Amino acid sequence: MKLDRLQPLSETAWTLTGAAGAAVKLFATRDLLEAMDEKVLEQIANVARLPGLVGAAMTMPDAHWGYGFPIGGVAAFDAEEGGVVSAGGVGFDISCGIRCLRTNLTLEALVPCLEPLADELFRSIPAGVGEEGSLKLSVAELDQVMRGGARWAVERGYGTPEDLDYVEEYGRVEGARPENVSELAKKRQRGEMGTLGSGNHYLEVQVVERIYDREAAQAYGLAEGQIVVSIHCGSRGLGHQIGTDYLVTLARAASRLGIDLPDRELACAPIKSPEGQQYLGAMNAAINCALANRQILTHLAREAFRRVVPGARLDTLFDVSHNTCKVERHRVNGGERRLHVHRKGATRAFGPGHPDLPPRYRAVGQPVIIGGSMGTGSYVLAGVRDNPAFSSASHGAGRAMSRRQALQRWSGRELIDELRGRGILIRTKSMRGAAEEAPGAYKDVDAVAEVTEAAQLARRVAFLKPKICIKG
DNA sequence: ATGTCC
Repeated sequence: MKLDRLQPLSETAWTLTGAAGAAVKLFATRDLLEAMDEKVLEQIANVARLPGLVGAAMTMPDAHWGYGFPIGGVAAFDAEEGGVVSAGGVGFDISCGIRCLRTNLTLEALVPCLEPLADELFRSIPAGVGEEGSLKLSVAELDQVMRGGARWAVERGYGTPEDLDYVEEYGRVEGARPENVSELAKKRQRGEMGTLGSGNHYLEVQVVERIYDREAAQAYGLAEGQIVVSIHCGSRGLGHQIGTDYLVTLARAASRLGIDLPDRELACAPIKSPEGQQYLGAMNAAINCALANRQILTHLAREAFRRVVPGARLDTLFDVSHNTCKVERHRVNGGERRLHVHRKGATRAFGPGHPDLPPRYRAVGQPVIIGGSMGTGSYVLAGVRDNPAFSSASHGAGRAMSRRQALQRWSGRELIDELRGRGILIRTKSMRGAAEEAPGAYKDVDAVAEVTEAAQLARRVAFLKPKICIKG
């Protein structure tokens, strides 16, 4: 984007010039901004015009163009001031996120098993568009999933109660209303619990390559040379259908209530309106679905690991969502307010001492995971005090190029062969998907993590390098 | 992201 309409607040924070400029804030360096699509600025400036916005509409360093809201966007609204909720502010893949598991294995010990482990994980983890798993749920059971989240999955024997201590909201959000979810959405999801999906979703086996913060690494149970597993996926067909359904509902509500939408993709309704409440109930149901999905996948990954490496332990480090709208209390201008915080492609990043964190992590802050592009590497960070973005941070490398452009430029087969040469095993059913996910189509994850830290959104704890990637 | 256009 061109920087002529932007005013630097620091090397890593920018605002728009002009009267309404302060309602927009972009966290990025000059280099990241220059490489970012002009659309990101246009979109976040539109978000800043929505009713009831509190503070600024913000973008994280990994931001890119999305549906209505940019991906990497954060916006908080106050229900008492006519604040709105928007499906485009959450995204289609509701509660997409990353479950990170630490293991009792070292890379040194695992090296001889990498090929069979890659094959076993690929056999055990259903992946790809429309791929179904071994679970076939009735609509009544799916309602239980939507109410119970990861707790439902644990009760059904997928994983352990200890897992739940390290999942956002302890595995289940309040306010899920399965009755607000269409029959079509439920039907689409019946066979998709315990599946990875496609696109940028993955299951990676990674090695801790570098520790930045010893104290936090110790609290998180991470050490150099250790193997960890990261599972990136969301609410599959259910969340997507809810997004599709409620774009229509919310657009009608906006029209009925005379909300002036700068972009029709920003379809929204007041939080206090019937439509706003209906969407939030459905969205919370999808959040629980995603939490349950990652819990089942955790169980499948454990079983696959143990078939190849008897005695392997995979303990949940943390499970973070990065497509949500959540009710949180934040201090604004000296007073505490109850806000609806939209994070679309942005991670919640509570700092040290936050009461909602599990005791083990309370002193160092919430684990924040920046998932890298295929084959490049990921970061574990920790939340910091006085985060300037309603306790939010980056969620990934962020695309730098469209899927279409990536397809024209790369061949999936060649990419996979090249990565193999660098010691990274990719398993996928879709060569097209692999090309779309070419590392070169993403921003530099190292730069994103570095700028996330420089902007005081979170601090780096560990760098994870991939060894096996099961790609959706 | 997505039964990748009901």
